[in-house]
This record gives sequence, C-alpha cells and structure tokens, in this order.
Amino acid sequence: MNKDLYVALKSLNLKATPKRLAILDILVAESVYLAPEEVWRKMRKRFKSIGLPTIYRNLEDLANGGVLIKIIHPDRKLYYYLCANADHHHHFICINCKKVEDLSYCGAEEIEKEVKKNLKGRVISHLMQVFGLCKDCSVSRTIAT
Amino acid sequence: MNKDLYVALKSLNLKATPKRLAILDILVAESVYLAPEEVWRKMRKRFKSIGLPTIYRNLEDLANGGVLIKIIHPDRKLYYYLCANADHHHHFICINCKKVEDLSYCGAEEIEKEVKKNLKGRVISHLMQVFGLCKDCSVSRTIAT
DNA sequence: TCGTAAATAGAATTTATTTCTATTTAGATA
DNA sequence: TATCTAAATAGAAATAAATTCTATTTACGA
Ligand SMILES: [Zn+2]
Ligand SMILES: [Zn+2]
Ligand SMILES: [Zn+2]
Ligand SMILES: [Zn+2]
Repeated sequence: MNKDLYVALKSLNLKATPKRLAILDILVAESVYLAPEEVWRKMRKRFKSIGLPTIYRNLEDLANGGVLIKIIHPDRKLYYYLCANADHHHHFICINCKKVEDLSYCGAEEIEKEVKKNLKGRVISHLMQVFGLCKDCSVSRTIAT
Repeated sequence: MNKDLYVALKSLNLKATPKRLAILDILVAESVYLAPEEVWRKMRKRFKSIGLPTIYRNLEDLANGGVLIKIIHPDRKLYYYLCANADHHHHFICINCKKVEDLSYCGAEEIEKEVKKNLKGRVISHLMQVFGLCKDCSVSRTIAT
C-alpha cells in the first residue's frame, strides 16, 4: 500500500480502515474514472459484506480531502478518479475507455483578467474538463459499449 | 414574443405551443439559470394545469436544438439558461445570485494543440465554467440564501 | 488493555428525473 | 373553414442514484 496515501489519510484524520484502504487500492490500480457502483462491484470481490453507503461516504470524504478528484461528467453521474498530480491542473477524459490524462494547459490567468476587467466580478473557482478520444481509442475505431 | 425564437422552433420542427412559448418567455426574461422545478413554479402561475414532465421534455428538446444551454453544475442538478450569443463561448456564473454572463475567453486552441501533440488524442468537446461573484454580489456583501 | 469517536451494515428513504398511456392540440391540407 | 395526423400534454406511476438512519463494530490513542 502506497505510503503517501497513508500519510494523506492521517493528515485528514481519516482512519486507515481496511475498506477505505481497499477503495484507494482499487483506484490506484486504475487510470480510469469509476462510478461508486463500479467501485462497489470491485469491493464485493474482496469483502463478503460491504455496503454501498460506505462506498459513497468514503469516495466523498476522500474527494473533499483532495485525495480523489470528482469528475463532472456530462451525464451528471458521480465519478471519482485518483490523480497523483497534486498541482492545479485539468484533465482530458476519454469518453470511450474512461481513461483520464493530465493537461498542463489552464487558462486561469486570462479568465481572471477578463472577469476582473470586463465583468468587475470575482473568480472563486473554475471548472475545465476536456472530453474526447484518447490515443488508443482514436486509432482503433472500436467503441466500447 | 421574440421572432427569432419562433423561427428557431420552426427550423427544429417544434410546434409553437402555448406552454413551450411560455417556457421560452420565462427564460428570456431571466439572466439566471433555472432548474426545471423553478420553471415549473413560474409556469404554474400562468397555467392552471401544467405537468412537470412537460417542463423537463421541453427544456431538454430546446437544449438539444441549441436554443437553450444546459449548465453543467457541480451539484449535478439540471439547469438551463437561454443564451442569446450563438457563437462558441463560456460562462461566468455567480454562485450567489445565479446570474450568468458571457466570457469571450476560451482556450480551445491551446487545448487542441496539447491533446494532439502530447496525448495523441482527439478532442470532442470541452467544458469550461467559471464560478464566482458577479459585480453586484462582490460589492454588496449580502449573500443570498 | 481500554475507552471513545469514527466507521460500517443494512434497511429505509428521498428526490430528481423519466416513462407510460390516454387525451388534447397545432398546424398542415383539402 | 373543416378535417386529419403527428406532436404535445396531463397525470399517475416508475426508476434509480444518492442519502439518511440506527444499531453495531472497529481503529487507534492513552
Ligand atoms: Zn480511451
Ligand atoms: Zn485551471
Ligand atoms: Zn451575482
Ligand atoms: Zn471553449
């Protein structure tokens, strides 16, 4: 189990329960975003008894603590993704295979400038997500179902 | 009633029913995004009998036809907004009064470049929304509840 | 080892959204 | 203008994601 994650849990005052660690373990192994129900299915292979509310609660707590990022998907369902990159950045999300890749580009400064100058408003946060087909998915024309 | 909207409905093969026109009328009058239920409440002042499914169906049809834009909100609820600006652009959303304002800035080209060059992927769409306090709301410290 | 706050299971619930069916209506056509 | 038909609607019912609740269990500091 990843040492950094252990430390992260500590600093969030979250106990290192077997279930919580397993959820993280599942997400670490994936480079795709997962719905709570998908995490649940994977968890059921490891635990004989595991409730869906436990999955929801943990994913949300971990996202609030910054350990996971929440994907704001056009389908409006919940998805979570464990991103190792701690700096501010955005993501390219493959809508076919659900792989997530980091983007370095972020227009925060330009946005800030425009909002301040033209709208006389104040930026609190910005959301940017790019959807598309990753390298593999745009080469093979096979679309996952 | 706005002539352009009439024409837009025609081109989408959507009938100009009183309810549909009233929904548009309500949205034209607002510079804020509205949830289906909020539109419904306003509609109930105009029609003695008006079903919520009618609201949902119309908002969705109009959004699919490009007449309305759907706000992808972090709270994952549905919101719609009638934006007069037909060109590609993004929005600044006031989290206090829910006012929506157009932004001219869009990093599409830079994103496109990075995804193509570094990730070898293909961009299908991008989502950008800026949240903050509009001019009025950042001046008056009164936060709506 | 013990005590306690945190975490969990499992059932029940909430609520936004969608589906279904019978009825009505807009708007084209004769 | 009267008629016709596909589109639109009402209202009830269903769906399903997400959350709440309560009793029980557990992690972990003292
Ligand atoms: Zn892919
Ligand atoms: Zn950014
Ligand atoms: Zn405002
Ligand atoms: Zn853009």
